[in-house]
Amino acid sequence: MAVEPDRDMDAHVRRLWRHRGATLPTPRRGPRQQLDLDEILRAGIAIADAEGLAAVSTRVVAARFGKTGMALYPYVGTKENLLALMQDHASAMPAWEDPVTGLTDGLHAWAVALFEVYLAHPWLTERPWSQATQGPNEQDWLERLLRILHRWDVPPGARPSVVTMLYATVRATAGTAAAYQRMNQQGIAEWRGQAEATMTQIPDLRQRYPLSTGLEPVTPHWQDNPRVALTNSVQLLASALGRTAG
Amino acid sequence: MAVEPDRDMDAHVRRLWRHRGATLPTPRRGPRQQLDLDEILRAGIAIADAEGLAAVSTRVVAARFGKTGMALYPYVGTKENLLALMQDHASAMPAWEDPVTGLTDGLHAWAVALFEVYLAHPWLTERPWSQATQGPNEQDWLERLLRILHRWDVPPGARPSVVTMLYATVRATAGTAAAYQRMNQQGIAEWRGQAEATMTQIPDLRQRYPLSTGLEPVTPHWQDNPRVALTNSVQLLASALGRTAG
DNA sequence: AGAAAACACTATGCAGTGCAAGGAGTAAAA
DNA sequence: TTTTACTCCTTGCACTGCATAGTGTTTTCT
Repeated sequence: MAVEPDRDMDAHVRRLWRHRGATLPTPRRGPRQQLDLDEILRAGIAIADAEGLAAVSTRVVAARFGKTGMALYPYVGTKENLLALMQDHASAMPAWEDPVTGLTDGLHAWAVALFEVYLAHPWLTERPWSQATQGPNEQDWLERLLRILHRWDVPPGARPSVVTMLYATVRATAGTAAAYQRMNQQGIAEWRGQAEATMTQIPDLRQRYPLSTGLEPVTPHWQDNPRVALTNSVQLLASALGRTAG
Repeated sequence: MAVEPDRDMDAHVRRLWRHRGATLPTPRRGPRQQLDLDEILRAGIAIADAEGLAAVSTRVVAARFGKTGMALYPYVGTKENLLALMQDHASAMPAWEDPVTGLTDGLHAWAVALFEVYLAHPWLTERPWSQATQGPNEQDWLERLLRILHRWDVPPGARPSVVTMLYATVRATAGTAAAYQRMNQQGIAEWRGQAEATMTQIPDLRQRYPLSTGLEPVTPHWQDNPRVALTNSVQLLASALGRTAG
């Protein structure tokens, strides 16, 4: 009945915040550690970037250091923790100047910056996101967004909605952008879309779904579609806030 | 160099649209099939609902029919196809009356209906979503949404953005709602949040992140948070459209 | 100084995965 | 009647996360 303070969770949180004042759960006895958490995460991220999240296994990551899979456990705890640490590590927020021209530009700069991070690490879209389980880097993004909303006097009641919608939209558009670049690098020629296959299997698809099959892409260059969709969405959202805030 | 018509893809599409005019790739020779695709999908969905998507394996699903894992392959092709079929099967659109009171109510009814489906099958949030790989049930949702936008004269240029944001927001809020009900049924008492652990590890978190740690929940009953967040988001979005459309 | 505890890393092994390959039996087509 | 295509089974492979036990190393306690 002792109040056990969930040491695994504490260790995980301390690893997440290791560069922000938390002390790493470093061993006090036993042999020196031969690996480094940051290098482990860099290796894992490199693998995920190149071959997808599914290619990240304890054994593969450890092999980059000539070690066995079990050697990672003192550093990361569990596989799930490893992925969470990779997620936050890859989410480091770049520096940019906050536009002074208005709310729309401010939100747009934020959204595009986050979009770029997701494009650089497409597997981030496969990871869950919530405000309750964040590391410092992810927290930076949220704080920055709220600062923009505060700066432009978005009423507090509207902020949670904006946060939810913006994050969700960035993640969604980045996800389809990542899918695009995936099929780009595997050769468009041999790629036959499921959409096309559906058109031939269901010849009257256009009649049955006139509106959804008639949707026109937002830009002629379909590669840019997700980015443009994000820009338009931000504008729409900002216009709603302009109305509320005005 | 023959133009091979990608038979696996065709078979998959025909299975997806099997109840909408497509002919199932049914065998013409050999022993009678002892299983039924719809029953397989129902079994898989039941497992995913009860134990999560990770618990769905070919062997476990097949065991429900006293068969081995390999027995599923004539019916679904691959594991990934099985999951895609489950996804569409679980996305069947319920019937509801389209509100005649305005765009906001129309969008809200749509969003809540989709939200409920996601709550009934929380693993849907773990599945990728894109307009390019949809089955009939998912297509129904999109068409319905576009009909609402058409009905209330939302300008065509704004529609793709609304579609993206609404889907993304529903999926995001449903995802956190699913997380809530997960920790509800595993007992709140023993559940110690990572957020709490962070607060104790980083005592000055509130000073460092005044805005994000000061975010107030949108409703006193935190259980209802996602639903209310969704409602607010829809309202915000509709207000933007009201301005554009007006 | 010496004993004991706590640690890093390895080796082994378990239970599980998707699925390729091959075989036995069955039904329809040639 | 023979051939072909099919269903379902068995076997087996390569892979996963990780529990367990063992070896050697470093620090702490006596």
